[in-house]
Amino acid sequence: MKDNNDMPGHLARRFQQIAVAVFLAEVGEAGFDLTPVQYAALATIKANPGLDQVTLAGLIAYDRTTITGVIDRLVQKNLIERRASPRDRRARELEITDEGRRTLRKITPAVESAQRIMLRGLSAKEGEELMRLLRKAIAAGNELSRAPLRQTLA
Amino acid sequence: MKDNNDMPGHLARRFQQIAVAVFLAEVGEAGFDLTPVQYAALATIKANPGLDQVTLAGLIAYDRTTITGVIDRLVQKNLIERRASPRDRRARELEITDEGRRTLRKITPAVESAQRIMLRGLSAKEGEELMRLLRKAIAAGNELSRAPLRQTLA
DNA sequence: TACTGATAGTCAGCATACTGATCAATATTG
DNA sequence: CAATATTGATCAGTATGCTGACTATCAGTA
Repeated sequence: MKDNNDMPGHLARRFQQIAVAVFLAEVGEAGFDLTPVQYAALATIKANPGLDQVTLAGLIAYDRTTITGVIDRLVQKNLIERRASPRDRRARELEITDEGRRTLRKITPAVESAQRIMLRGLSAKEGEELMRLLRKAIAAGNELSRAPLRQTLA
Repeated sequence: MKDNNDMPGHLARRFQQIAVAVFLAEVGEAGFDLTPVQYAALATIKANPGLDQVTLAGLIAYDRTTITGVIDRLVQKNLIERRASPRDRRARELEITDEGRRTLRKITPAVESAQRIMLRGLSAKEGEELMRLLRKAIAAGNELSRAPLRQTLA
């Protein structure tokens, strides 16, 4: 019988599971309470001030229904602001707050440390190769999930 | 700034996201309603008749609290049976049913097809290399998640 | 301009995953 | 053997992630 270890899907799930655990551990140790998902959203909002939720979702490949809750929690933590767009009354503009900026700055070392730890079994060259192969597989499968990556910025 | 595409954690999440979508699509097209998680549990129960939930969790690296719900749903679908262990009244023995066996047999082509599709951007050699690197990274990080792999069979 | 279609956001519902707690039962040890 | 520690399972609570439905709004067109 085919072993779990021969199933890319199973390996994907396991690697992601470890990645999340490492992220939460490092960030938690640094004194912050941010999930990987919240971090990616926060960093993307900072890099694209005033973007709306659909655009944000496309930039990080989240489902638009998932974004709602993530944004809720970031607002609750006072890291971002959500306000109605003057140009489109359906849309909400997202803006990072000063506290969000501060948090992002202070959390960065922990985030980078986490990325290193989750690759700690690999040499630098292997780590690079793993990321290259993941990027390539992801690019080919982008349209297969409900939440594909969309590089378009309005 | 560091791009998302340079973060192994983000790539892990994205690849897993696509892997799940592909699995559900293939299995659904084949006329079945099984998640990747349920499939792995079912296949492992078939391969290890009478195992208890903690052992099952260890074999597929699930959290023990997650297993409870997964088992519930497999029982509900009549694919497995859960009964008290005669040797340890705390434990539940898990056994695949005839319908579970039938389902597993008929679903296998779709599952294998899904594994191919999620690697479709890679050559055969690259696919092998990706799996090797994932296995290696996972092995080094096994103890970092709350639900590590445990090969022990009682 | 009225109609049609598309889009932004939200919601209910379901299925992983985790934290931390609890209960029952088993193991260990003084 | 009695006290203690450990273990198997479950539960409540929280956070992704998805499906499918819905509202409000906008855009394009007849």
